[in-house]
Amino acid sequence: MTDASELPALSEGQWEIMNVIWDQSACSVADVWKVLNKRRGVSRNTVQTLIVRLEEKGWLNHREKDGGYLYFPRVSREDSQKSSVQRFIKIVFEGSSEGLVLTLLHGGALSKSQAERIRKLIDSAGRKKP
Amino acid sequence: MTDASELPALSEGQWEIMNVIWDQSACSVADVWKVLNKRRGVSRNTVQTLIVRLEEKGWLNHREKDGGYLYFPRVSREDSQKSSVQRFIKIVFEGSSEGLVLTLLHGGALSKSQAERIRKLIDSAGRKKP
DNA sequence: AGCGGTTGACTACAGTTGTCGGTAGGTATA
DNA sequence: TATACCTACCGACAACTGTAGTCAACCGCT
Repeated sequence: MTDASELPALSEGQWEIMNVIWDQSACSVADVWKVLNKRRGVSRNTVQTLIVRLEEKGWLNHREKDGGYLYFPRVSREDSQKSSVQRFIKIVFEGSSEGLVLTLLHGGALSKSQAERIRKLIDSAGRKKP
Repeated sequence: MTDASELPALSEGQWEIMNVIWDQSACSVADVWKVLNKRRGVSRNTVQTLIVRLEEKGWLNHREKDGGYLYFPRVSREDSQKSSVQRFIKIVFEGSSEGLVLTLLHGGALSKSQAERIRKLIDSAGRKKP
């Protein structure tokens, strides 16, 4: 596993692909295409291109399987999410993680039940190290 | 003020511009350029182009002042941050705001003191509505 | 009247992204 | 054997992004 912070940031479409592959550990182009196509109707070749470009940039690797290729991640999802969050905070909140949390809680971007679950989540995390 | 969710998402460079303008309420191109240039050395024309494009897309307006232009936001910073967070959660965490919070707390993306402040922040927010 | 600095308008350009069509090779099936 | 299908590969294209150069107009000085 490489370090996500050394790779160029993922775009929206790239996250969509990567998420499918992370969900299934390893995928053929057709595997990814089946999911994406059901979701929003896209050509197989579009998926193919995106996947190849992701491999060029170091996010994916492939191995052969039954004549075809199986693509798998070179970076863990958690690591990618982590560095993505860091970057996001730097850009949108000028480095203030508190700003993000405040927006999350006060901004109304969440439903009441979501906000409640998050509070509990953080509450229990906080209690673990008193 | 327009609704940020109706506008195309801001890129990194666009956030940089908008943040400067939000900080000062209204700016000439030169005003923004002074800040950006000190930060990382960029041409005045680059800033000019970015600002004009932001106006074309509906993020900015301008009025005349002393023969020159003053640009000002058409969308509030808070609103923009809010819809940016929503979008981010959808893309990176497939809609799970809990996922974001967990990454924030466990991921080590924050220093210990930052994490502590955030816990307190949320803790007090939670206590307000018992 | 002329000169340097500022300003806005226009143009350019390379890189990325999302989108896809066409082609050539292999496999399986009729 | 011929047909149909799946795969990987190549090329293309429009839109967007970040970067910047040129130009003409205008300002205040000298």
